[in-house]
Amino acid sequence: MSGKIQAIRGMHDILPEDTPRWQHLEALTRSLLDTYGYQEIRLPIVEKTELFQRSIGELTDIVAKEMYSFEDRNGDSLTLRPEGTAGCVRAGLEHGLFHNQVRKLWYMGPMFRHERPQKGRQRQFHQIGVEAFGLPGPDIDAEMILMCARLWQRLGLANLRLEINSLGTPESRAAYRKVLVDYFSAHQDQLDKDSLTRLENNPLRILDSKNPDMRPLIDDAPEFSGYIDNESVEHFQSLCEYLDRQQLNYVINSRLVRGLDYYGRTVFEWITDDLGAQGTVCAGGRYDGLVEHFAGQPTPAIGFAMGLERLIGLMESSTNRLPDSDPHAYLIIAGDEFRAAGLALAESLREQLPWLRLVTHLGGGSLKNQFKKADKSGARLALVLGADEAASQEVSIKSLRDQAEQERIGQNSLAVHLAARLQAV
RNA sequence: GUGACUGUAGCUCAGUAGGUAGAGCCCCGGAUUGUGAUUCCGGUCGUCGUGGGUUCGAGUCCCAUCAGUCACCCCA
Repeated sequence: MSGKIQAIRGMHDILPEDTPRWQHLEALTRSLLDTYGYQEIRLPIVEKTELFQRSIGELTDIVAKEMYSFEDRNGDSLTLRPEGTAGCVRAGLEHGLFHNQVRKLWYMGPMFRHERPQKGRQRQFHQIGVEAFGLPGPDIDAEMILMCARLWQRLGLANLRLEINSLGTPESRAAYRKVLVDYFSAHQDQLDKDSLTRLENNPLRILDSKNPDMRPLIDDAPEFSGYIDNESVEHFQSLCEYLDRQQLNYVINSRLVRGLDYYGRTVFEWITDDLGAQGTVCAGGRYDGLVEHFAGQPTPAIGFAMGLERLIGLMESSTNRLPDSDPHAYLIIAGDEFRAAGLALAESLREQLPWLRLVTHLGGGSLKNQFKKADKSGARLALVLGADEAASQEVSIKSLRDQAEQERIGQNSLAVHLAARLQAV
């Protein structure tokens, strides 16, 4: 019996105080995706380890050291999903969803990465992922980005910066990678420790180094613009034109690489400076080769994921109000002998007013105590049923939020009265 | 994985040069035996994160461990 049981490190409970904000975020996103023609897909949280190894990339941090992997009873290696795209592609292939057709899908749920927790970074976190399959052109790239912008607007989030870049085709990127490796290898003595390991794993990431001492070396490095293929350039230019036409602000960040191996061509990130070091709130890009990589037909694809904890963090400082979730009314029962009548009255009201948020006081107690609970619940009105009311088939109604006079209403006209009174406010 | 700081009632925190814990909020009761939110009075609440060690004695010092926070790294 020593020690209390605690949640796993980096895995947090989302408490009743916070769930209204989550529900609001989820509901707004759902309805927006619906209006853009996306369909929900629900996916397992556990997949074969191999799925992630083969899609995300063996050398990425996610696969190399952050996966929650374990052995199934039959010896298979399974993994708690660290991201959603791989599972979505797997499911789509398994059920033939991509066969000669366009698919626009979304999913929502927890992801798991064994990282050191810090602000905006947990071991279990939540994403909404959005994927579009079968569309090769830059129009879908633009629409996805514009859809994000619309979501931020509806959520009341400002101060989000859009950064975009093109990674080109795998071939052009490989050519550039080789040039970069040659360049940095020739100056190995000037590389810091992190950059030396990146030279092995992901040389493009060296360009992203935050170490000011590396600045001169990086500034002199060869630019990708000399190696990117023409088609990718055209694709990117069209995307920029579409965004310009909608007057959406963005910055082209030629250093923007994405962490996962499957990205190519368009990549984008929505970034905030209000959340500390983990400022990326939403990010994605094209992954035209991934479906084919899993033995499917060549299928162009693009997708992005939003980090819900990070968005919630921004919503907390937003002035946008959440939908009201306090009870409309609180039923006070004065006298234990009226409990049955109270329950009956409440059920009758629910029958007549399905939208009514009504809390019935359970467990008895003094009238004073029940009024305290009514006030604390946030309810607008207190309904009182006691000996006097029962005798005349009435209910007393007292406003808890203003000075309106308390009144007595016949029980059979109560629903009509409440409907008028609550909807007038 | 590396580093810094932190861990005392449900919550926010105090705790002086080491001498076996305190405040506010919350909750409950009363001042009005059918009326809340204000006011006044009273009350409950802790193995001081956990495990060792030093000491006559540790919330206070040391070590370990767990967790939180922030940064590096990485990423949503």
